Amino acid sequence: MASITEVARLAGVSIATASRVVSAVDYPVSAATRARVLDAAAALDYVPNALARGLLKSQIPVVAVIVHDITDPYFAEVVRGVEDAASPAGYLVITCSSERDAERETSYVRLLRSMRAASVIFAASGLDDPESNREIGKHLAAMRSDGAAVVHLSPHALGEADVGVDNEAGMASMIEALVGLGHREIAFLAGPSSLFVGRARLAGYRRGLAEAGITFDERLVIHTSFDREGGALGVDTLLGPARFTAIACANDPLAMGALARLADLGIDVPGQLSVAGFDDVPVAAITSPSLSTVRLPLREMGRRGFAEAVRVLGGEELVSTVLPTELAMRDSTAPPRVAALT
Amino acid sequence: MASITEVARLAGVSIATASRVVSAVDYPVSAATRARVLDAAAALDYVPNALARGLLKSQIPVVAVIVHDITDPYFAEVVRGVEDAASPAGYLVITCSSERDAERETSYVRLLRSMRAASVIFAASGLDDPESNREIGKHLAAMRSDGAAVVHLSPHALGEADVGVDNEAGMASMIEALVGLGHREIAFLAGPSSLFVGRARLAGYRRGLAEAGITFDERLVIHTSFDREGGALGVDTLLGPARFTAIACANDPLAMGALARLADLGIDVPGQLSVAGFDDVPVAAITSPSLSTVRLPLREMGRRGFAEAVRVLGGEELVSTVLPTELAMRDSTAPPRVAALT
DNA sequence: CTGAAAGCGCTTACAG
DNA sequence: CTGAAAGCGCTTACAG
Repeated sequence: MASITEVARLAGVSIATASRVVSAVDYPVSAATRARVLDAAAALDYVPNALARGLLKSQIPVVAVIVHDITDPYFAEVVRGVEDAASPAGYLVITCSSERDAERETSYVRLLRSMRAASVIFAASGLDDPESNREIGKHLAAMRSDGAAVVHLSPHALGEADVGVDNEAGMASMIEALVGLGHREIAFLAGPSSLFVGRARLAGYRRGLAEAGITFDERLVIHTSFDREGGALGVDTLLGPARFTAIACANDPLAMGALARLADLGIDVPGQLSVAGFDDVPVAAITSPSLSTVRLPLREMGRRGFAEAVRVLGGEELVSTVLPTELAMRDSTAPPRVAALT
Repeated sequence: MASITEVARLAGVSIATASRVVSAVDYPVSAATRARVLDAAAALDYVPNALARGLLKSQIPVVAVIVHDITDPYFAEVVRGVEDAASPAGYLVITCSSERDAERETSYVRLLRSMRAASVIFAASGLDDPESNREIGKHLAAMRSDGAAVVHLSPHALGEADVGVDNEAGMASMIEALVGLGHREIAFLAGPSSLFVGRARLAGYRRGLAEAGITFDERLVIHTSFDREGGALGVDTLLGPARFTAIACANDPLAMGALARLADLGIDVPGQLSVAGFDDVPVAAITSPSLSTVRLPLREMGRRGFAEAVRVLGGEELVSTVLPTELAMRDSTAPPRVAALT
């Protein structure tokens, strides 16, 4: 591949001049010289070496997004939002599926530091692992002091999300909606207790109950993994001892797993039981019955996350924002029509 | 951030020696010296600068995956497969959602070239745009001659997939299965005619019909976009004039869109009409009814794609492989129970 | 407006 | 086993 040296030689100018025209920096170059350089660059199919430039700047126009799993539609949406904003700015996006494994996450962050990524955006909730958090924190501090931008889209060990939603209020509003439908006995599939988002949503459930004057019953709260398997398992666990007319879930996969298990069991939703999710992942609209859930502006979070990164890269302060959630009531919820399930 | 110069100074050795121990290259260094360098590196929290190394090698351990849209589960699965293989090897993965737009794709490839990505894997089918294909081809040729690995997971302008599936045979087998169920009038939602995969699947449909001795009727073939909207539109287009008992679709989103539209119309699936998809995207198992489809080993394609890239990077020849497809017959297909729809 | 030169942080022949 | 030096491809003060 042709380097700037060859372009300069062909154009008959110094590499300084060649650099000034091809890098589109704001520096006076005569029109004639500029044209000659541009011609030479085109003739040689010159493409600048981003690595050389990055070495100088100690930064490469790449933004990484740390997700739990890119095949989880929640994260795919966020990544897409980041990409939509990053791409026009000339940034490439790296996706890192951490599988919520502290070691994987640490190794990704280290790699990103080594690559001098301009920004790392945490889409996934922070983990509660002090040792890896310390290690990751060390790398992030080094990157930050080197000019990189770190943005959190979820609550994490060190604080709240930089661009996020009010998980607690969102969940409280769903509980309020269920209560409005007539439900008083509402179970909660909480997901893992080790995740910050999970806790915020559980807090929202409790707040929703409290505001409706309903006593919290911990037997109605089930902790499982944050996926469809967890939802199915949650239903199985609840179904013996507990008594309830609705199940609120801490995220959509949980709700979809519950829906599937309930269908297997021949329990009609929403006839016998209402089910609600959280996130409004795209598939939530096409489950059967379609899922009542809380809509999160996932792409917008990605876009805003990148916008914040750009702001930080430009030397400005990061400004925290809380994006609104919205109730999306569909067909999986209805007034309780029969006595509460035993 | 500490550089190797500082590590060398603290350890009291030359940077050459320091480099030899931290870069884990196979070069004799005395145990005592090695230990001193390692201690110094740890004390300084040294992380090598991948940009400097990349500049020298003219290559950075990054693999890019060109997809249509990362929020499309098909591509998310493939990307995850690439990541699963790339991550242990120390490679980061960049995702590029081209939206099947020739210009976006071109600009991504150019950016990737400028970044000296070690490999670019095309997960999405090639576009039929001669001009952008020429431009992209130019960049890829330059990258290849620089040692980068280019791998295709789908048929494209210049040839077949390097790691792919037999789309034609896969679709033919689905048609055969529908015929086996008793269907003779089978419509086909073909997706866009500009995509190479789309064409291969259409060819499979024709082959399946031919092998069953059924005359091809072009009025039964509808071209739309490759998404749920296209599926709904396809149903609307078919429903007036055509007569058929089953709809085979060129991919799952098309089938899911058809399912949704049919449900709106009150047409029972599979009672009145059978619907089949293609890809076996994860959600296909949880639609209602669950979708009969052709399973593609999506993650495996990603993993194998990266493995091929590594082979090429090692100077070996790329060896093409065709992975098997598998029929996944679920609840959206059944024998035709009523007369063909008018 | 133009250019010579230093330097970003590494690796790798080459010499000892 | 160890080190001095060149060089990867750029950008940017600095001088003219």
